[in-house]
Amino acid sequence: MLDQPDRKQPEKRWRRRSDARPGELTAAAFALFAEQGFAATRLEDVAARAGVSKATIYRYFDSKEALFEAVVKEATAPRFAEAELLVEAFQGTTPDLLRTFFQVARGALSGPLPALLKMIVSESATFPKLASLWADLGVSRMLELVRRIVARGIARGEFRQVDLEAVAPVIMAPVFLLGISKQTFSNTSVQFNPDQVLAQHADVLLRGLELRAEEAQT
Amino acid sequence: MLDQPDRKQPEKRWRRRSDARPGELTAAAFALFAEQGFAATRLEDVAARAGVSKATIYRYFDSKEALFEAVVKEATAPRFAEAELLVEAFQGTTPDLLRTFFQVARGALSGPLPALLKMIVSESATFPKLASLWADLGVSRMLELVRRIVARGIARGEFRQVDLEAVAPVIMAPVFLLGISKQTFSNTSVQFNPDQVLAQHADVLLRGLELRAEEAQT
Amino acid sequence: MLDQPDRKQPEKRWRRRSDARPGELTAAAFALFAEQGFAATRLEDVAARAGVSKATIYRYFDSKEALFEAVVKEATAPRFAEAELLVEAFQGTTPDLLRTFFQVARGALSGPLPALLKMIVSESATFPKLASLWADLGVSRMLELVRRIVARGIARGEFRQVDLEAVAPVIMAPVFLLGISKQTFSNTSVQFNPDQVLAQHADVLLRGLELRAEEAQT
Amino acid sequence: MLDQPDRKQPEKRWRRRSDARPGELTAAAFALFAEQGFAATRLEDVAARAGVSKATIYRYFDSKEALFEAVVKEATAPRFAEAELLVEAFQGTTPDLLRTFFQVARGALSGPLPALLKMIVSESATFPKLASLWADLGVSRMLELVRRIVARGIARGEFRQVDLEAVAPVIMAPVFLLGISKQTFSNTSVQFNPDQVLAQHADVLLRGLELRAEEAQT
DNA sequence: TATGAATGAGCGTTCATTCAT
DNA sequence: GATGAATGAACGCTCATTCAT
Repeated sequence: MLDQPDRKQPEKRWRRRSDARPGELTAAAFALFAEQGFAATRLEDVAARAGVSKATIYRYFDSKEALFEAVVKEATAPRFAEAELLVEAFQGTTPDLLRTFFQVARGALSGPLPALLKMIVSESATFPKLASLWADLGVSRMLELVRRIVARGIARGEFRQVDLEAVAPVIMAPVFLLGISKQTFSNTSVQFNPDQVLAQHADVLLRGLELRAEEAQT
Repeated sequence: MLDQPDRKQPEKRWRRRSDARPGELTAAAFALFAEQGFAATRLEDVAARAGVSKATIYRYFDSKEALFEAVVKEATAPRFAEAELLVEAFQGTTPDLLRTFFQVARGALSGPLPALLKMIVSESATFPKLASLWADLGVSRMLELVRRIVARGIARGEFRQVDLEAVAPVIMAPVFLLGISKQTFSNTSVQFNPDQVLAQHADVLLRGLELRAEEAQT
Repeated sequence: MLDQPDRKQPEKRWRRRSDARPGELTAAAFALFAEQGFAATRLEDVAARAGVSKATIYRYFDSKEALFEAVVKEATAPRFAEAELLVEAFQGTTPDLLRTFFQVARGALSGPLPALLKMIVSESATFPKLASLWADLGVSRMLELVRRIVARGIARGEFRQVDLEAVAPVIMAPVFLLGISKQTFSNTSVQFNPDQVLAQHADVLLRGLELRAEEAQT
Repeated sequence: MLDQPDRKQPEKRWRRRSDARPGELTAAAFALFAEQGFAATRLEDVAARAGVSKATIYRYFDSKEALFEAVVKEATAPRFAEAELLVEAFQGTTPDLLRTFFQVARGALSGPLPALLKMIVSESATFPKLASLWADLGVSRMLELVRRIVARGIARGEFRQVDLEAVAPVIMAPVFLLGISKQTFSNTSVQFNPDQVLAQHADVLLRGLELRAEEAQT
């Protein structure tokens, strides 16, 4: 019991590596896909970056496309669950919830999601399947979440009646814009300050949704 | 003057064709780049669509990249002037101006601009120069226009004070979202109704910007 | 008119080559396929042997398989027409016709047909299409020809009644055996003398088919 | 004898498996080689069919080629002795012997021999050694057997004088043709009925070899 | 002994680009 | 000016073979 914890178990390096390999590969692939795009990324470079040979990729993924799908799924899945939990568990007013939601979104903008988003957009022509997948798993899910927030506000008499279907994309749009812009227009004259933009968005939006005292009806 | 009459006709036909060629080529290329992306588009198909041989492309463009640049530049140039004219000439209230602006934007969403936008986004990694160009010629110009509209509203006491720099992308974001989505998520479950979304956006936005009577000062 | 005939027209070298290319390619491919088999033959070697680059093959053939099919068709087609003409035009007795037929077959055994035959047999598993094609274009056609010869002999009272369907492969079998053996067992202890084998075959066969005087019926 | 009882059982089970492995492997390999050809057969599939891992093959065979050789040798060895026994022990007339011989051959056509034959033919270019081996072990042996049968008929005054060397392949040819055709032209329009073909062959052949009464001399 | 993991070498195919005409 | 022909350089993918366990 004494010396065990210190043992590095070098003999397990192999098996452990095997378990980790898919993750290492998707990580390497993610980085390169995000940087150069799907078509411009050579499998050989992905392999090199992961420290394996080209053929090894094919032990874990059937094709370049399959690797791409894995990258997307892996990066997408865990992000949305958090957001959904947040909304369901939130206790305060809906305006506060919306502000918190934007803070979460702002945090996500610093992570890998913008790169992912841009990859989906960029490769949608080449991989309609992927666009479909993401439409279902990403976009729809997020829009539904936003709709639920607005509905909550209406139900609590904080927001006025609005078209839920139409207002959801309006609410998400600046986040989308910031994400795409970050990937597309870095190193150009177009530079958005995410904090300011989202703050301004929240400000205008909440005022636009607000149910004013004189409009309230029992 | 002596030998001219004999060859005038055929030469004219030739030169006219020759002048039109680059345009035919960029038009064909635009369609295919927009549809399939840059990497997935084969020069052979561009040539076929333009009714010329592959080698002919090289008479007019040094490389596939040069062709792409020409496509973007050509398609970008003439679109924004109209919008600027509209704003400067508009006579009514600023809310009405903004609504008109969105109508114009909505019209543009049916044209080639979304395809162009998506091309820029998709290929920005491969062609940083173009992203830069478009940031200057497209995005900045449009944002500046929006800023001018809002400033007009503030100046006329129709809008409250807001951060012009931050509010401009908020105003444009839904248009951007609709444009990109149109290109990316057609044939998926995510389908936005541009009219409804923009109407809702205008509604919330104008209410959010409105200077309420009780807030007015001076 | 005077100096024209002497002109070598070197400027046509290109276009002429272009016309000849497919033939040069199938010739090179034939040689290598026959020598090493289909799978073992590298397109690069075919190209090298034809003096062109690998990519040039794809101007004329869609794939390695298509090249193979072309090789087979090209080598097959003209051989059978001759044999059919011979049979239809022959004037002498049917035994003489059969002997002549074997002489023609013997000649074919010195040509490219045995290599072709072996290719078909060897690659039939990989290219069922090809086996089908050859069954229809080669084997069936040849068997039908043989049947016609025997029917002629029966009609003229030279041969006795036999099962045409069954006797045709019996008649062709030694030719087939010699062809395959030539390709398969050269450099081994099994060496057939085609002349002697076919002579013996004709001898036994004609005696076996002969309608003897005492059996003849009006 | 002393320590044996204690480990007999487990070791036997092991050794038996171990002893059986090569046979299981060659059996699996035979099936796949026969079905798809040598080059098209993946060692991975052979391993899967034998229920072992790919690497295990290399415990027993140095290479894919070595496996192929083992397959051929193993399948070749035990087949021919029976036929030889039959001929030596036969008591009846030589025509009856020949008919019996064809019956045996017809039976062999339903077994694995045609597949083996085709493998040899197909891969003779890649494995000249094997073609040589088979020429000695298979073809020569069989031809010699046929020669002995014919010689027996001549000696007994049942057959006329013929060139033994040349008549042997003639006699075997339809068997060869049927074997190869079965492997090559299944699923095509060319379908031979082995029973009818061999019956017809025997009929024509025996009549062709028969020593007629009026020709008999001393 | 047996195997999962890893890879080097290679092949068919594609395509932007060049060139002779 | 225009083009059919040709190609070099890649790239995705495969598979027999090896190795650490």
